[in-house]
Amino acid sequence: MRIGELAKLSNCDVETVRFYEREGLLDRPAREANGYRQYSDEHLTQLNFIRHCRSLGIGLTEVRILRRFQSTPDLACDEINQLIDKQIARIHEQTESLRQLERQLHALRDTCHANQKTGECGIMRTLEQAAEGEGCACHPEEKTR
Amino acid sequence: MRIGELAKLSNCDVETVRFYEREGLLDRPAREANGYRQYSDEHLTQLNFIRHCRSLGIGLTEVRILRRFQSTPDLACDEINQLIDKQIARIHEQTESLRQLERQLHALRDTCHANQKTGECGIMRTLEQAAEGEGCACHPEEKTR
DNA sequence: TTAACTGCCTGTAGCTGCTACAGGGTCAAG
DNA sequence: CTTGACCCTGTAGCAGCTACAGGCAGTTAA
Repeated sequence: MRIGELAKLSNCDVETVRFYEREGLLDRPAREANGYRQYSDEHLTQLNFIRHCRSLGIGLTEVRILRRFQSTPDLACDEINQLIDKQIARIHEQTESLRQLERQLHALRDTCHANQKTGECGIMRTLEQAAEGEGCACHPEEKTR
Repeated sequence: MRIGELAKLSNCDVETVRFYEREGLLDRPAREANGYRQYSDEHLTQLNFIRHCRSLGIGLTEVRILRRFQSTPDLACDEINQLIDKQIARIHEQTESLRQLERQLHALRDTCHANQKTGECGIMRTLEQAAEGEGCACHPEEKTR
């Protein structure tokens, strides 16, 4: 199949497929006489593998590592487990810091509900006070430090 | 004060300060005879404002907008509230998708605990099956579609 | 016949928010 | 006179794509 079909089947962009090839994640396909890329089912499987990993937030570097493991099925899978564990830890950290962000933004939002002039807007004032080092609603824990 | 002191006071990198200036977020400072940047307290406040917004995940484009609002205190603050609301929505979405990711990764992790060969590793097999379109532990909802 | 259209090609630049050089000047202390 | 801590400009790099520009290939419609 050609690149357009492959891309559609694995639900990604044509440019992305070429990008993965350039990055050495996807095997180079054969070429037709006119230079068009000619893909096999094996390529489709590879691409699906990459996209699936990506959908799990696994970075291209890690995907490259996993692809290398695929070709050596006799190695211990210890490293794979570690890789996934690291990924879980990373995502967990991100979730936590986003949760905190959400709380902070809500606190900031609560300082202004009425439609006022910018000069009296609670949000704007809070942000400006914070800039002056006076402490703010959104980062309350820093007050007590 | 010079750039190094300013950067230290607002707890960011010297290069970042210059970057904000290039981006038009921070007012251009006066220069000493030798070309060194000469900052005032006003600059420090501006920089703190930017950093505080950034710590709330507010993008540079939005910070630019907020900075413009600062200079027109008589405008209605409606837009500011909307801007923060949009920010909250964005962060909330991100949190949700990360939470889902975390669940998926845990499901994947649960497919292999023992130290085995890569060829038998549950994680690797799960990923490979998914690539073949057989459904996977990490994206269970897609099975039933 | 020719024009339009779709799909493919290569190569390069852009996005965000910095960060990290290279290659150079300034100034005080030892 | 050299070392070291600053400062300067300008450019390239990071991730993971995305979006052109400029051009060829192959099919179809007027």
